[in-house]
Amino acid sequence: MKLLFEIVCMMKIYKFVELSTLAMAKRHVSLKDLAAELGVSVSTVSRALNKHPDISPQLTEKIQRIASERNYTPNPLAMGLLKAQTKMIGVIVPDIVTHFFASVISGIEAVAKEKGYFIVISSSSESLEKEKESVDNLIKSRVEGIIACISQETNEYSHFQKLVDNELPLVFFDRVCEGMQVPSVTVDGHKAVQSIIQHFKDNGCRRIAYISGPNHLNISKNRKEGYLEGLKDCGFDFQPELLVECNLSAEDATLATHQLLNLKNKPDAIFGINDTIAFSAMKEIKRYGYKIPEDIALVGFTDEFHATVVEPSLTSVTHPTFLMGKEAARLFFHSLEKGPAYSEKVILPTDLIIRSSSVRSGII
Amino acid sequence: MKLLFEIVCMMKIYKFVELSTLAMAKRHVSLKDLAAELGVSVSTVSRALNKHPDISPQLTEKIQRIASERNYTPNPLAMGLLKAQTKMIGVIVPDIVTHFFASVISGIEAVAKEKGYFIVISSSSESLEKEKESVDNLIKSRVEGIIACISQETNEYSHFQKLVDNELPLVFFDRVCEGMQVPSVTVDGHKAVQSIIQHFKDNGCRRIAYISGPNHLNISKNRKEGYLEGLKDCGFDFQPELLVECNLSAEDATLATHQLLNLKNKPDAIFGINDTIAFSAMKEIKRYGYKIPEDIALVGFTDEFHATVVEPSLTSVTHPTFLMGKEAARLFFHSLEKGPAYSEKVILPTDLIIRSSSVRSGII
DNA sequence: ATGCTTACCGCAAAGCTTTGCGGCACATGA
DNA sequence: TCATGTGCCGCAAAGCTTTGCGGTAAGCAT
Repeated sequence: MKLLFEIVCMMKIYKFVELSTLAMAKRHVSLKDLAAELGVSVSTVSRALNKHPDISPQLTEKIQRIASERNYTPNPLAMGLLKAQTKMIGVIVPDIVTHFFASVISGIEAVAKEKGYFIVISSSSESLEKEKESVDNLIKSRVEGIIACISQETNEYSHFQKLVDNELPLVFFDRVCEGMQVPSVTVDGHKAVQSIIQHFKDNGCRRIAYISGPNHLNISKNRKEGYLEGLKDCGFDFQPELLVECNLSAEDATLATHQLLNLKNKPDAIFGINDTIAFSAMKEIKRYGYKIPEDIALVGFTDEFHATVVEPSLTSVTHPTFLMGKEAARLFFHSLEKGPAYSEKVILPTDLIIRSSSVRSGII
Repeated sequence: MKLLFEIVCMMKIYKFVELSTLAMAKRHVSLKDLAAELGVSVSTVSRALNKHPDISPQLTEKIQRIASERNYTPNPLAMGLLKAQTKMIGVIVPDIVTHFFASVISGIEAVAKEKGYFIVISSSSESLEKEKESVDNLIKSRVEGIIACISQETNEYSHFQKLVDNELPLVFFDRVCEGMQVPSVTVDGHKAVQSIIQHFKDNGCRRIAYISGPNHLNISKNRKEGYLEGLKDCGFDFQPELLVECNLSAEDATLATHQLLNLKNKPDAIFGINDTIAFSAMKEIKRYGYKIPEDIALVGFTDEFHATVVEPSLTSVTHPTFLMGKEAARLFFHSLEKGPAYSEKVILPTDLIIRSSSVRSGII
């Protein structure tokens, strides 16, 4: 009996030491810690915190008070293991420093946060190889699904197909894998470009050039169709030399512009597939000593913040980036609920914001 | 005996059903799945995959082959629970769409990926309240520590102190909580601004204005000191009306510029605490009809990509953003290893990139 | 033929949470 | 007084991985 008493005493001392040192070093309190402190079982604490009717109101109140004092929060790892969900969404973007992608990410994050999810961002650096790595890493991290904008190199979709085969939700935005039956949110580039061509015509332009992106990308194809149809609508013939392709980098855009400006019969209007391209074109046109828009009118796409800062301010198509992110997230959660069959396609409207770079006074 | 045989048969059937349907619906294979398939125990599979010498080479080879065929990857939740580490770093930034922050995040991510960590980004939207929420959410998510740039509203540090008290690594970049003993990486704003003042003087400017940020921020104080000392170095008197404070928003910067341009004795040079401010100032100066740099020279800070696109191109101080992110991550991992006492301060050099907005031909 | 070494492998616990089921104790009715 | 009922609470398992320790078999030596 005496021995037992001593053992109990030692245990108390041990417990004390544990609380004063180990507990300090320990970052988070667990149900077990609370249970030990309160002298009840772990399950009772769990039930009390979840307001289970089996636990008496007084005890429930007491447990909740202590839990809040000790800043208890459930361990998401344990919950994840139990519920088989991590509350993580993987997001793959070509890069993160471009305003467009950063803004879409903001939109995704806003919706995700609302739902108690958080996002893990992975950048593909416009490389197919890195994109595949990203998918693998995200799967390893046990994200519940992926929202992606494919890299400009991506021309085969096996890595994304793997997701679909595993029944993991997958949503594309802006650049999509055509032919895959998954939800996506894009803009109506076709119509947008048609209106650009019309706008050029209204301003007296006749030789309208288009600096496009890689041909396999849906956005390139989409906008190219708009370009061709826009020309037809306006009664212009398509001139092959006025359609140049570039790889979406500033350097390549400079080269493409260079090529256009060196034509025997140079264009009097240039449309860039995005604002980054248009900015590069603007620099190059200036370097050649041509006036914008008098000699060459210029229009971009995406309406980055700085479109208003450049001189002349850049006419551009607004891309509802934040909304695009929110929509992508919405589709993601739908997909999570409704399962693999779900594949809604959302097409967002755009708007042509007319600024100085394309308006020729005295025309019309 | 016959009964026992039947039971075994049923178990086999059950097992078959489990493999064919449940296993299909299941996203990831576990050690248990592999063990069942191979007819060995879970621990043997685990040891084989970790190349433990206790397992025979033949069996090890076989297990590794099957594991790779089945695309087995360890469940990070289980590992996290076991090792008490989540491999997640929380990153808090005022916003994500600004090129500066996006670029720093890229730097952090590069180092984190190398170490097998991934980052969880949380935006404070320049709000103290949201910043506190972010800290709480990240702690709840069991990040192993936080890398942060404080919001412009942040003037008390209790939420960050909580991290330090819990011995969670904390690293600041750019905007820091002064007085806290934690690692940080900043730039030498003091010296940078001094060189700006000198540059203005060299170009014949005499009334140099400074649009500063909120006074409690270290970057504001730091650059203000450089401003005052730079003036002294150049033999200029400090004119209080030439120092205006703004809240780092484009709108407020416009107001601040407006205020400066309405002075009886207007400035002939303006320095903005960052490029966003400088861009706003540029627009406003143009709106007033003044020429840059002839009437008013202009210099920014951070050297965003678009500094070269605006007209005139903007003189600015390069901020080594990507490097800053990498350094912040490096400090983070040091802190993780060395414990709470570690508090290295890194100060990165800057460079004044001179462009058209501040160079007056014919001077000197 | 028996005892001992060696080479392999499995049990179980820990990390944390939820929840079905079983169980204890007290109270009430017969 | 005994039996039934009710209100509370704890045990244990599941989710997945690692690892110390114990155990079994084969092989070799005596």
